[in-house]
Amino acid sequence: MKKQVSLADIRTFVVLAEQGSFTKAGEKLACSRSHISKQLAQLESSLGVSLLIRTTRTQHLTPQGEAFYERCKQSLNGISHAIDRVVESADSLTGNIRINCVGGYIAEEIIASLISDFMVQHPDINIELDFSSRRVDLVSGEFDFVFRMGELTDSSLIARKLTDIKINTYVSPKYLAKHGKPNEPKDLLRHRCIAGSLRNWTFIHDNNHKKVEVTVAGNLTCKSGRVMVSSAISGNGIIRVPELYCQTELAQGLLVPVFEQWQVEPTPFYLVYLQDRHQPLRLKVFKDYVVEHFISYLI
Amino acid sequence: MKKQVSLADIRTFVVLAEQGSFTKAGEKLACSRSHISKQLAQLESSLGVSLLIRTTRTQHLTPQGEAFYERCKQSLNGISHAIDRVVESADSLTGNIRINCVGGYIAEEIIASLISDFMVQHPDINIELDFSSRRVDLVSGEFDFVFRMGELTDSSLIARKLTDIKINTYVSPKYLAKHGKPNEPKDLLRHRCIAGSLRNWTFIHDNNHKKVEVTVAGNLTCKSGRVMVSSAISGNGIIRVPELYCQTELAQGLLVPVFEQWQVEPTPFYLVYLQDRHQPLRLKVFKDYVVEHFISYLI
DNA sequence: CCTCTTTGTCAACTTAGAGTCAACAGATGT
DNA sequence: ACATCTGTTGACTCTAAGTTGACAAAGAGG
Repeated sequence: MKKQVSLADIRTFVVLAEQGSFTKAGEKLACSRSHISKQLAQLESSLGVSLLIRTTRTQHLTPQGEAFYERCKQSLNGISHAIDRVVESADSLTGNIRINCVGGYIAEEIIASLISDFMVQHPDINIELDFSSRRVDLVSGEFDFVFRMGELTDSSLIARKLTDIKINTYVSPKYLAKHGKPNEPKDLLRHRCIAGSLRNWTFIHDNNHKKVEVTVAGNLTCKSGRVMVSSAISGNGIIRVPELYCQTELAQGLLVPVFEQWQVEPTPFYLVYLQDRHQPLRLKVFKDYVVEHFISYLI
Repeated sequence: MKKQVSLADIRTFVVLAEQGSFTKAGEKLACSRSHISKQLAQLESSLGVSLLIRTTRTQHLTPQGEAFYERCKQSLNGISHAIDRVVESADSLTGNIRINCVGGYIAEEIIASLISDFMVQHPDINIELDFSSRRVDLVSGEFDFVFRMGELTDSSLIARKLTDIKINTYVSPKYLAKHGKPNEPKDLLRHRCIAGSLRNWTFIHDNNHKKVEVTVAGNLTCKSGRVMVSSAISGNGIIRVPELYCQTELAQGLLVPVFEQWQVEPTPFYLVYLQDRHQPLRLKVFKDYVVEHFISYLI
């Protein structure tokens, strides 16, 4: 009996006070006169206060009703504005998009120019681009999108594959002239290999699809694709990097593939984002843009 | 799908955002987790916006959710305050009471002192006392109470009888000496009578309760009881007024009753107020005070 | 690594109460 | 006096608020 006031009743009261008639209020709220009447009766009962003195032809607010109306109207307007703002923010192409990209070559080259072009098309969207490679938590809300290589298992995330990154084993002609050419993966054990984060290199034979894993040795370990490539060109050893990392060097003949029959399993490249039933439009637009145009940036 | 946002859902969202857990919010709102979940899902769906990113163990507001929360919280607080104020105003002995009194003697003497004493007991209640005798509309909200003589029929009003006003026919000994004494009502036709608003005087015989109506004549018509009394004392004619109007004059022998066997039907004196299911406490207190103490002011 | 607990979600169900309809009574205009 | 408008009431319907219980995911804490 005390404080269980229905907000719907209050809304009805406010409309009623403005319309000055149960019938009109009913039209406004798309419901019957009787229901208006009941809601008001219920509201007054739960407040223990008469808000509206009414006869069949005339009605006016009590002093308390007037005060109550003013306050409630303000508050309901506030809520209405809040709703408008929120809907607007969801439908408009403004606001921030925060993106993280597992660093390196591809990111800086491709993603950066992809995003630049996106920003030209959507000048009101602000992009925060982060290349730090630390573990990033999408769920924490720090980022809206993350570009990632390799698998990612998390039920609340969506990983949209953008492409398979073709990885291969390369070496400089200079190195070959000096150390000879390996014919199969296990030969690598007798060669100097420049490794990124992984030293377990897996190869698949073209014909029988047999997998071979080799733990390579070498005196250089480096996570930068740039450094690896230039080091390989200098003849320091054999690298296994995405083809993208050294397309120009391959064209110039500074590097050549080591094997013909053995391939490296391609690594998928993902755009990862939160599974969100009500994705703001700007995020959806960005996602669609990336999915559609990503390929065309791969030279 | 557009704007049909349930206010209850918003309230739930606000509580949920504050509690940081569906379970706690459920306790706070005295309902089940599932329901909280449904309400939030429904709210997000009708807004088309995700407000809260949630896993089973962690949750946090989206940027839009945060903005929405802030605004809504404010507004809901506003409504909550409005409710508090209104309930408080109904339960507290403060505020105004606006009273109209059909003017004249009784009002000025009795009602005024009655109200004075009431105000002493309730110093925080402010009283607006109005003696204008114009037709007053309680329903218009201009007054909370009206003191009235005589019947009043209006279904939306309550007329609480305070007393029967004893009315009688008086004359000065001086007049009697000059014109003789009437023995029954119809004798009045041959006398000079001082009338208020009514010239149709009705009398009832003590024994057989027979009613007799006489349309009296006279060269003075006056609505002021004071004037009528003093005029009668001067020997100008016969008056028919409430006994209250001339108690002291009767005691001093300046006026005497005309008839012994014929009475004037007493007029009820009412406190009239709006039929209000949720009467503010100050009005109820006033009503009770008047009903209880009125008699004691009748000398 | 495993279990135990707790979390939010979902589907199926129950039921309170939102809302309607029709009959009514008071007020107003004609 | 009549017709027509008003808000109210009580009986009715049926939506949607809210529950229950099973479930999967995610920590917590060994």
